[in-house]
Amino acid sequence: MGQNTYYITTAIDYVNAAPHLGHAYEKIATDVMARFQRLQGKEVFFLTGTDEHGTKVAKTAAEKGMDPKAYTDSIAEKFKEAWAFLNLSHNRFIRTTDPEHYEVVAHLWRVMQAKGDIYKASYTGLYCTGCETFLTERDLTEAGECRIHQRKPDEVREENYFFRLSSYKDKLKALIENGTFVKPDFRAQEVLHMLDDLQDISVSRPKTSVSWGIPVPDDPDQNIYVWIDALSNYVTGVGYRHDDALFSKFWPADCHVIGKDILRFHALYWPAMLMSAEIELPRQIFAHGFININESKISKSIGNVVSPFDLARRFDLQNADPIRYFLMTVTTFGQDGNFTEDDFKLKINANLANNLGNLVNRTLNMTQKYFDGKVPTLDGVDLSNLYTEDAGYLRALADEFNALPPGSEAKNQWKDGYQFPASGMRFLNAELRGNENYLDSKPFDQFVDDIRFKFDRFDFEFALYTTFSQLVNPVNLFIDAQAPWTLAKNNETDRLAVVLYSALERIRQVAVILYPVIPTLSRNIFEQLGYDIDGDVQTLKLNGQPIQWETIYDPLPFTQPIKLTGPLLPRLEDEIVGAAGKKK
RNA sequence: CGCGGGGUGGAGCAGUCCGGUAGCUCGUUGGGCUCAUAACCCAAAGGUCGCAGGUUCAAAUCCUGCCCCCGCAACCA
Repeated sequence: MGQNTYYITTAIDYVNAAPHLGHAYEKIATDVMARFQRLQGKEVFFLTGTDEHGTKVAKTAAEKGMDPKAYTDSIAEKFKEAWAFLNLSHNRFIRTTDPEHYEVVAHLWRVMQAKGDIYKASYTGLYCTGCETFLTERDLTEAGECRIHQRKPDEVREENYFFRLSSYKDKLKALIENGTFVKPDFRAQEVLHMLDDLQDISVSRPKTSVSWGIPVPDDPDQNIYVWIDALSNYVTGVGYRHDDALFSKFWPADCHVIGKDILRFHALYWPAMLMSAEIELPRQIFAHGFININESKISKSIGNVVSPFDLARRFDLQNADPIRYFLMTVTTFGQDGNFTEDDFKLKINANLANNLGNLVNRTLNMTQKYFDGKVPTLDGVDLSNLYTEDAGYLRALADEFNALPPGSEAKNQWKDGYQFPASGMRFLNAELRGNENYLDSKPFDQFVDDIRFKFDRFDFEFALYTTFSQLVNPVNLFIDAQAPWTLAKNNETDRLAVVLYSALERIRQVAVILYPVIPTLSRNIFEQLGYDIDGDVQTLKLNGQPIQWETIYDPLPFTQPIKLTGPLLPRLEDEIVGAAGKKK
């Protein structure tokens, strides 16, 4: 509805382990969307953070002889470092141990309690002292023993507070059935099934069992259990009760990006809590799939945990863009994906190093060599007298140029570079496909709109696939077909200028489209194209102007001096195994 | 009959909602080019789209039944 703000969140990560590729996947996808929305001119608030309470954290801290807070400080720092390496553009990193979060959680608790949605009841369950948790029937063997510790759990009776989730069943059902709240669609179906046997949920634990947490207001014996504590981060993070201006600007969230494992909590518990507290609901929950590694779940016991830093070290990466690109193309977002080192290397080399990187490099080299390091100018190039012998792209350009009324605005714009490569797109693609009826081919701006549409729906794989197959790869064909090196030898300067300008301009357009996914490489392309670069992690400025989606149509200035700085991305190399079996 | 995801050339995937010449990347084989990161370009080989029925002029795509793999059940997003 023309809204000009966009609020997106990741799940907050539990700080019991260092960040790995699975954590990174969700954060990168969210960052890509945040950057994409900024390109659309929206003011974006991007929240990520850590979930820091609970028994496991307290236990791990104790084992290390640390205070829980000191321990979580150290782990939170690791997450921040990892996210900095991945070049995440979040606006805030929230921690559930932030003081204001305590206040927010206590407040929400009181509101829900006053509403009659929180009540105290006793709970009888099977408690395993080995696991330090209650078990369900699924956790038991046929003999009624804990699967892990092979002993019978104790029957324990505990006082707990419960949240009246069941009373929101009808409202939740209506919410899910609207078809936009939970994505992808098949996840909404799952949630509808979950609704069938909706029980009230336990929302507190005695301090004797969970000591590290936010206290239940007015009950010194109980701590608030994970759901209310963790989920509330999404409102604390945008200033609920602490920065009204910020909160009213960005809430409700446009999208909570989460893993499929916590769908239940986000699609049911969270909206019910908000209904109870009479806070507006987020617009969408997007549940992504998991990244397997070598076809197996990421798992400590299998030992296939890979961190972004491991990958960077293994392949000597200068920045995280290869990781970002790989993860965004590894599978349709929403489905599970698989990571292997071989796939990673192949994909990065093929798409980023060869198709794109080498294209940038070869084109800039020719610009350096044939045009003295400046973007060729088309000013003074008379297209109407050129290329009459051509049947394809260049001839089509000339024809279109000739068809424009002399002195018309369109003709002048063309001469300034404006619209030139855009209109040439369909001819180029038609020619490369051997389709003589080139006018039937899709115009450039339609490809661009398609790609925008896909990004907007988290269909990153399709957007990137289309970008490479329709916009990047054809330029390599074009260059081969036009053979600029031959034009240079024959002193066909005008034609050479058109060919190289077309290629450079297409590279520039692609750098805009790919910016959300590979911001560092994109920035490098702009630098090499000679733009003055400025800005921070959330803003990239080209010659003083913040980059926007419409920058696609803002042509490369004639005669701008380029800055050739070498390959965009070196190929990832195989480990070379010598005769002695040693890695070289 | 628990719920869900998936089964498409050697590998990984798209296409399935709204039926209409089976597509992409990698790999293999042969050739070309030389501006470039052993890159780029061209060509060829390679698929009964899990199986069996059905609907239709036409099915990877719709319907029915079946088979196989994987998640949801310790650690784990």
